[in-house]
Amino acid sequence: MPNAKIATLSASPRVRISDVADALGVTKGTVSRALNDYPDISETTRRRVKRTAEAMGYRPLAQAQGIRTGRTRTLGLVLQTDIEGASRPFLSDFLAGITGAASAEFWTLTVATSAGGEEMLSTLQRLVNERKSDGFILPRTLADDPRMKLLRELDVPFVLYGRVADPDRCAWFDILGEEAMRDAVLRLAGHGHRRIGFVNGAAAYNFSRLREEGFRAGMADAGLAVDETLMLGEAMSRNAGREATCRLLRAAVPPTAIVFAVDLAALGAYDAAQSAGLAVGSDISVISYDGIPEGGWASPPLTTFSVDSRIAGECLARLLIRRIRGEDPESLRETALAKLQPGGSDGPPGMTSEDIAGRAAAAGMR
Amino acid sequence: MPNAKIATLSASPRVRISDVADALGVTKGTVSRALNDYPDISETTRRRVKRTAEAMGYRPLAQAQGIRTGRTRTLGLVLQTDIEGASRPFLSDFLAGITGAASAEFWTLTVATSAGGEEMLSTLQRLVNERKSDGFILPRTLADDPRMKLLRELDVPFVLYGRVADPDRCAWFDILGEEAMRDAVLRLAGHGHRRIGFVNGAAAYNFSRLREEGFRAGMADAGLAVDETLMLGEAMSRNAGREATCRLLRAAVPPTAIVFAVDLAALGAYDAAQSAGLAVGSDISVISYDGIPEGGWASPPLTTFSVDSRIAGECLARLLIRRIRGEDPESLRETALAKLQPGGSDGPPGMTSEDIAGRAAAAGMR
DNA sequence: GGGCTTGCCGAAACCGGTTTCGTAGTCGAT
DNA sequence: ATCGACTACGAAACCGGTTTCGGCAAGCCC
Repeated sequence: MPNAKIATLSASPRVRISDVADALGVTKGTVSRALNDYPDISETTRRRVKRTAEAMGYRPLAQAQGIRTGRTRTLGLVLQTDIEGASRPFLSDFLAGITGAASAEFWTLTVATSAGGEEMLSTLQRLVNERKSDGFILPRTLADDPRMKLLRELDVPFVLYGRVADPDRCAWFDILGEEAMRDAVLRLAGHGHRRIGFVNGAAAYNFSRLREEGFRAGMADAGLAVDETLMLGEAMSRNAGREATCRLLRAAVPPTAIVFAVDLAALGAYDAAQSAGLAVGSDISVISYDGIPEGGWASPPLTTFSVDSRIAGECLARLLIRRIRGEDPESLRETALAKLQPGGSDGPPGMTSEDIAGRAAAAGMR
Repeated sequence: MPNAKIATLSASPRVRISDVADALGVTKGTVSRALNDYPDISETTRRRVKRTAEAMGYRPLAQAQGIRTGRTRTLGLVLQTDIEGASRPFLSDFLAGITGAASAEFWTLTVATSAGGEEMLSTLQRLVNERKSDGFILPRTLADDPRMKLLRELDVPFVLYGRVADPDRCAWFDILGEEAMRDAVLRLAGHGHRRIGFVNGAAAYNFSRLREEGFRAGMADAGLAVDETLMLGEAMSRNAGREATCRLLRAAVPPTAIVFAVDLAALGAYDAAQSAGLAVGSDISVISYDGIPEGGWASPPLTTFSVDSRIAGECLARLLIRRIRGEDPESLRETALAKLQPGGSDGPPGMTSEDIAGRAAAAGMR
């Protein structure tokens, strides 16, 4: 290609498909079919076209393609804003992961926000109707997720962050929280704890079911019996975690260690322990899950299983792109493990259940 | 309009401009010109067209418009991911503000991320070249911002979150951090403090200059002299804040109160105070700026001037849309005040500078 | 009443791509 | 040599909008 223009970073003249066609002496239809691997283009022509397109720095205008194809190489993400919770600290990493993987394949991300419920669904509906994205990443999967139902009906591709009860036609990425919960129990049992409580997240989230399963599996593996009175849930915030901890401390025979499904709730345990005059890590042990930065700043630092949100974002973006390109959703399922991040909040039991009950009573908790 | 279709939320058949034209018995050119307020359409026709378009639920396809006009009603936001810092906790609110205001006018937001420096600029360049957004919101304005320079050259609209040294052709929204810093000093002076230190953020950010000005103005208003040895900076993290506080405590005559430009740094003061055996709020006073949630969880809760990031996002989105529509940038400048959020970290001086110096020395800080 | 504006809209080109359709050219088989 | 099948590409329609151009009819002036 003798007179191929050099691709510059300068402002103005985009290279159009007709420029490439003119440079090669073919029609733009041929260039288009060659670049999109149509079978009725000869191998030599295809190579010639791809080489000069590359050399000229040609990038098809996504919106122009979209008007005919309906797709604009755009991923969609609708964030829910009416929940207090763990998504916040990870959001920046999560977005970095998504956009990093997306832009590597020349895709982009459009973000919208909404409160939950109906507004969430109408937001999705609007984005679909206006062709603002070719598919969606659905974070915080619910056990029975209405977003999923809607997108299935509309026949719009999506990928879940989290597994789901009804896996039909679903692609997903998820961290195996149940494995982390199991390991947490085994770690505590290894320290010598025999009476271990569990504080779960909200039952509406599918991960809560899985984490409870993992906790129970760990107890079974350690040969410990589960006391159902030490199984609490719905703790998604620091306050809820504090209250749940207080309830456990008020039990007839309190636990010497507590496993939390959510870091934010585990931080509430620090408050409750302080009120009861108990030292986290020595008097009572705590292990949790998420890996929020605040956990590292607590004293002692929270022992937790941390999630790499950036990698989660990357995986989700890649899976969704493949899904949109037509791959079978059932083949698009990946999982990863949370990574133990040891802090000082767990250790061998320093007090017996009776001692702990006494402290709690003395602090007026009973 | 007798047979105007009802707008449904159902999946499929989008209403196109030709549908509207057919329903009215006019050409699509006429519909387009009417909706876009061309002067050569009669008032009656314009109204008729707008009414039926509305009734039929017609929404022009942004990407189809874009291929001719170059604009797709899309705002751009490039987040910088290589900085540790205060943008994180606010990100969710910030995005909610932007997308809320944007979607009210049927605009959307595309988000990208990049590390700083050259990558940031090439990311912007790529988004512009591929027409992925009509203009940009630039958060965390630097005193001399290369993003601004680039977009000016490319003649792409943008709006700054934060004011800037060279305001030529710039639109912005900003919180008046200098006013907050002034008020912080006056509040401390009102408590009776006379020796007040200042720990600023990184000098690269324009807000740091302004906040220092505000601090100095407050000192002047309170009739207090500024001791240059008590003026520190570059504290953007908890660790940096701790170190800066230690330096202040090691001073020959330490301050009895410290004003921080950044909450994250102020939290480091809690660590330093603890090491020195000083109680924040009684032995030494701290006031800061940002309003991050961690400040409220600290004990005592941090007294801070909090920023409403959601409203900031809304304002920025609205300003940018008006900017893209062609309004004069110099008329698109808005500011707001941070709101005092009293905690327990400030109060009347409980110790003299000499006492504080003694404690610090006893703790081996010197 | 004829020429000249002016207001208003239809017709058609256009934006940058994709996709359908038709047909020259090549080839092997008859 | 004729025919049919197949390959590979040009020509043109198409997607859903915007914008230019031109002309008809009404209104104005002389």
